Amino acid sequence: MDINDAVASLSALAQYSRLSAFRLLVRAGGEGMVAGDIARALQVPNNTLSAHLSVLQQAGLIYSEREGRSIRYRVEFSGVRALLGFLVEDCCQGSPEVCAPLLEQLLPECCPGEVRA
Amino acid sequence: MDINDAVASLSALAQYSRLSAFRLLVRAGGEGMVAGDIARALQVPNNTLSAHLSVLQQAGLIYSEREGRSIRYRVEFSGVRALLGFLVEDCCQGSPEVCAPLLEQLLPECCPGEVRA
DNA sequence: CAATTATTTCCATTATTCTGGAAATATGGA
DNA sequence: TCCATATTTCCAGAATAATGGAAATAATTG
Repeated sequence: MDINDAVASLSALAQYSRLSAFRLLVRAGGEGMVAGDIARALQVPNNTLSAHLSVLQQAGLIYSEREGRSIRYRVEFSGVRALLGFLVEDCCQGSPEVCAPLLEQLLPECCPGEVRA
Repeated sequence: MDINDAVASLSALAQYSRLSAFRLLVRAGGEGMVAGDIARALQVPNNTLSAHLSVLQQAGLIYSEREGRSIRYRVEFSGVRALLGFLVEDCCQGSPEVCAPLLEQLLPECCPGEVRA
C-alpha cells in the first residue's frame, strides 16, 4: 500500500453512506449482505448505493460475489488491514511511545479475552 | 467519536497533500513543524497548505501553536487514536477472529520490543 | 420465451472540494 | 513607526464527487 492507495481507501470511507455500508458489512461478518438489503437498511436508492459499493470495491475494501439474482458483498479484510497498517506505520517508526497507548486502546476493544505480556 | 466525526476525520486524510502533511507531522513527532516548512517540503503554496492544515485541525487530527512569527503544527494523537478505535470497533464486536490478525500485524510494526501473551 | 426480480450502467444535474492570486492579519526587528 | 517575514482569509474559477431517473444486463420462474 502506497500513499495513493491510502488516499483511495480513505476517500472511499470518507462519505456517510459508504462508511455506513462498510460498517454494516463489517458487522455482517463472513455472511456479508446482498446489495438490495444494504440499500434497504440505509434507505438509499439502489443505483446510488451501487455506485457507492463500486467505490468501496475499487478501493479494495469489499468484494462481491454473484448469488443467483443477487450480488453479495463482504468486507475484504486484507484491504482494511493494509489501510490501518499504513496509518500507524509512520507513527510507530517515528515515535513508538505514541503507539503503545494506541494499542492499549485497541487490544481490549478487539480481543477482550487476550492478555498483554 | 460518532460516524459523522469519523467521516470528517477520514475526509481530512483522504486527500494527497493533506495525508502527506499529516504523515510529515507524524514523523516530526513532538517537535512538530511550522507551516512554512511543511509547505516547502510538500511544494505547495502557503495559502493552499493553510487551507489543508485548517481541515486537518477542524477534524481534530492536528493542533497549532503560535511561535513568534510562525505557527507550529503537531499531531493530535488523541484524535488519531479515536479514529482508529472507531474503525476497528465494529470489526471486533462483529467478529473477533478478524481482529486478531490485524493486531498480529500492528503489534510488531508498532512495538517491536513487546511480546504477545 | 415472456415476465419478474436484482442489480448495474448511462447520463445529466447539483453540490462540494481544490486551488492559488491578492489582500489582510500578526509578530518581531531596526 | 516602518519594514520584512509568516501565515491566514477572501474570493472565484476549475475540477471532482454525489445523486437518482431511465434504460440495460443478468438470473430465475412459469
